[in-house]
Amino acid sequence: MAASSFAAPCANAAAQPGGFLSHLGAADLRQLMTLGERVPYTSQDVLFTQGAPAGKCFSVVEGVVGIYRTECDNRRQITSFALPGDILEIATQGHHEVSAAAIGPAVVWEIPREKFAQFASHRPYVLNEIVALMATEIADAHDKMFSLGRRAAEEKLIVFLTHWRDRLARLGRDVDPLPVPMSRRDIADHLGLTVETVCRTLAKLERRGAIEILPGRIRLLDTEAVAAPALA
Amino acid sequence: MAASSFAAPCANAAAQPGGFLSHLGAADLRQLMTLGERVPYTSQDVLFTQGAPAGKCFSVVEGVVGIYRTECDNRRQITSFALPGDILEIATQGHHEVSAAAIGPAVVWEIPREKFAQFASHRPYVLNEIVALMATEIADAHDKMFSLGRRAAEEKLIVFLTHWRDRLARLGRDVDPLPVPMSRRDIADHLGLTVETVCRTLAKLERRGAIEILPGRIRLLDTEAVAAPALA
DNA sequence: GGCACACATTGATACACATCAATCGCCTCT
DNA sequence: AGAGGCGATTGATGTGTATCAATGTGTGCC
Repeated sequence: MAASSFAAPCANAAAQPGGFLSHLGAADLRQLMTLGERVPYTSQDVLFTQGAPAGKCFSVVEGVVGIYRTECDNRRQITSFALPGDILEIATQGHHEVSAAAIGPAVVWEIPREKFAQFASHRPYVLNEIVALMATEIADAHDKMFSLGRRAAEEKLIVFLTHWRDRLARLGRDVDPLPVPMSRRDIADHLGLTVETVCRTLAKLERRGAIEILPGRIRLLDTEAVAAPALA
Repeated sequence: MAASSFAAPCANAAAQPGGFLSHLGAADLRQLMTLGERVPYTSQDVLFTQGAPAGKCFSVVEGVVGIYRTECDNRRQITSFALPGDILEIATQGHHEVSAAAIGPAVVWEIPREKFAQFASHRPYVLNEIVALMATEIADAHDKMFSLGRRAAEEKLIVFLTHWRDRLARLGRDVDPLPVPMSRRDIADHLGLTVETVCRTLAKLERRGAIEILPGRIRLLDTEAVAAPALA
């Protein structure tokens, strides 16, 4: 599976539990680590399901985790792909509103909600960090809503690929042949398209010299030029 | 304009600045009110623009405020319609990621960011309230992404109308002929459709007896039955 | 009142994307 | 090596929604 090489261990700061909380001191981090446990998942494993009681929060350590919402008739919308350093369900009260599943092998740090709440309760800066995280999550959601509602298939894909590249680059990954560990179905369910349209559109972009399709990877060649007219 | 009756003053708790912070004491509320000012807007007025520095946060007191993201080529995605009690840009750092404009006449409580931050800094329960607010905002965003990516026009409209009704009902409004103060263009830009499709789909629903279209209002007749097969 | 003007509606047509249906490639298992 | 299976790809066709265009409908302004 393409994800195996993608999910290879890498020594970046985000690959720690709470790596997101860049302002935490060493003592805080040590204590945080005692609160939860490191859980490995294999491809397609479900971390939690929408509707289930939200007892823990999750921090991706390694691999990719897809966050999605389903309807009982098989329709699925992947709202985001979580990468190392991303936190899931940190403020969810009651029940999960979404599900999460591993895209390829993944490692996740899981902390019982009440323990984390207790940890955070006498550390105001943690709450601030959480608020900042949620703010970027909301901003991302706005981007995605724009994409879903107002972009055509080709533009959706170009924007998706360049954003994905930028996120991986920020984690220090090699993005020249851009790793694309998620399936075409996952991409389709993320962009509000069908598998076939994703394939066809990628093929069209390749014919045009904008990208090069490799197994489990895509090389972005000319996206700036191609994207420029399509984007604003 | 239809919004005039819609935006008529009503004496519910949410129509206070910080009405959202239901756990605030009277003393806190009094102080909060000294920090900001009450600003009236007329239809189409812009509260803030994406890209501009985010100096204040906003609390809708009266009327409806549309939150949207634009591309320079006139494409627009309205990400939400804010109602009294809703807070805007409460955690935005740096620059606004979205714009906001009044849908019909509106009144907004505006608080300079640093003053609010100071107010909240020694009141941990305020931060908790903010986190909870943002969590529901994120959950809403997930719903909208599903709608945008995976629902057809008719289902989008039914879900939109019923959600809108539920929100107004929660504010104690009369929803039997459901007030719809936003234009067809606004609805289209919210659902990722065109004005024409919105009109046609509403007309189809009316012909089928699911709704009744009135000026500035829509009566929901049979949506449960109509929606039931379309929804889950 | 009557003229603008914007918004809403309806129609004719085009097109992007979905759907249905093979085929192909790759990996796993026996 | 062969069989099975799943994901990816490509083709043929259908359809939902966009686009283009015209007409209705109300609303504010002079």
